[in-house]
Amino acid sequence: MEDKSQITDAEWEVMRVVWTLHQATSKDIIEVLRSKKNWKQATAKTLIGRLVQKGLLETEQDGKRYLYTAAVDETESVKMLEQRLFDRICNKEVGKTIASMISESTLSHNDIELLEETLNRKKSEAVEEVKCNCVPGQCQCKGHHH
Amino acid sequence: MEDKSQITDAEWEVMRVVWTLHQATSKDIIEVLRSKKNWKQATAKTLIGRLVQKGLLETEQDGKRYLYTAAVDETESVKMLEQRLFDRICNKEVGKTIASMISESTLSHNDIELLEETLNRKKSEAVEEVKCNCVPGQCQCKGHHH
DNA sequence: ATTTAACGTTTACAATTGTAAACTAACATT
DNA sequence: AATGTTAGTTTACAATTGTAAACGTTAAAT
Repeated sequence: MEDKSQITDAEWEVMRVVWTLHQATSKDIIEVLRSKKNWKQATAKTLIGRLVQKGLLETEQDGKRYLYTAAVDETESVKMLEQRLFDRICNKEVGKTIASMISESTLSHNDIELLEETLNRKKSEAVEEVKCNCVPGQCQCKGHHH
Repeated sequence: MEDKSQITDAEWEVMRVVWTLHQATSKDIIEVLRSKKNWKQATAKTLIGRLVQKGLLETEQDGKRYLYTAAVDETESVKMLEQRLFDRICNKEVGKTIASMISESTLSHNDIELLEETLNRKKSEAVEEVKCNCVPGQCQCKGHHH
């Protein structure tokens, strides 16, 4: 329970490479990010270093160099991102917000099917009314009389 | 087209007050955030100042003080947040990600209904397969043969 | 053995963010 | 008029982030 560390935008780029390759050398990472972001190798190195410090990357010696693996799960990390988004809005708005995401995304038939199933499963635990979780003055729910 | 400015966590707290009250005095803001975040008034003042600078808050003179109003729409701002989330994952994962959000949220019957409608409307424009938008090395889609 | 290439570590440095005190100008009070 | 209260503006300052060069060490090549 040490780990509330945020993954920054730049760091995320590195994590994605490691998540994808499962095990990556700095060279792998440097190469991908040179092509995607035009980073100098030094930049990738710095980020790798920081991620190791933060405990988000693990190292395994492999001869003279390291093999990097992710210490955190990608899915978990995405969930934390989602959480950070929902932390910014009222609980009551979550449904509409998800609806808006659906509207704006490109989805496949399979995706839609998955969402329908998910929604159906969700029905059993749907509540009558979602409770607002905001302090007065930060959402419309609590009346603030003009 | 000047405005790519991020709203930081702390700034967001201020924006929420203004979005909620539509028009707020610094006093309003200070009060809400003192109660919610235990901020010293100075802290709220700094954030207000920065938001005005960034053009995210507008001021209207009211006697000796200002009335602050939001220069950006809350819904728009939330959409930008959503975008920042989706920018971190492969397009092909968007569906699953939304499904996961649904699973983990508290939703009302109305929300579910809304989502079902949204989903139905979406069916017409569903694609056979969502195209991956990642560089090789940052998602599983493009084969990278171990 | 000497030189070079590769890789991790240190140092750098400006911009942004979180937090807040100090200062100043304008009003309201006594 | 003198003083206290407000509200906005300046200054402060450490931590984090984005970007990268420089350095040191080890392994590979000549």
